Amino acid sequence: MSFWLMKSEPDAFGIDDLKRRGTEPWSGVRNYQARNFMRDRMRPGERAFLYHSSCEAPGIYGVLEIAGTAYPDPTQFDRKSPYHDKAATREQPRWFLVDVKFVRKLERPILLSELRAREQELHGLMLLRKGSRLSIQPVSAEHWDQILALE
DNA sequence: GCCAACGTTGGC
DNA sequence: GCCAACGTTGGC
Repeated sequence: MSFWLMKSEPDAFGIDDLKRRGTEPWSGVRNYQARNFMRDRMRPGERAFLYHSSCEAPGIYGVLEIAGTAYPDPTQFDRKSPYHDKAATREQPRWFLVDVKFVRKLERPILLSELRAREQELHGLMLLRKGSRLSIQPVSAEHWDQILALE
């Protein structure tokens, strides 16, 4: 059982959008490491933090659940999509996604600044590593519990 | 295979 | 808007 952190920009797709939609394909990931996590490691039923980046108060805003195993991201085949990839074919898709399901919105966001302030306990958390920009990150079970306890 | 140039991410 | 860090591309 693994835990995860998934980033989005709230202007594009935030926790309230997910709440409204219920389940949503996590499309548009174009980073191999993040893809590999979704394709090779994520299992249905696992949980992830929804982290909001590039906004006024970056932090964790909600919890979601991995709703299924990975499948090819359809936007890679769509010429009109900003995520179109002309090197991808249906026979050999390059990009994968999972569906994610809304679990809950946190009572209050757990801000990046708070996580930073607890760098000692959260030692090794990928989010706090300098220069770490990965949009999908594993979170250890221990860190998961520690972070939720801050709510 | 190296590496410079370029593009993107994301906090501040 | 700035800039550090990282990933990708493409010439050689």
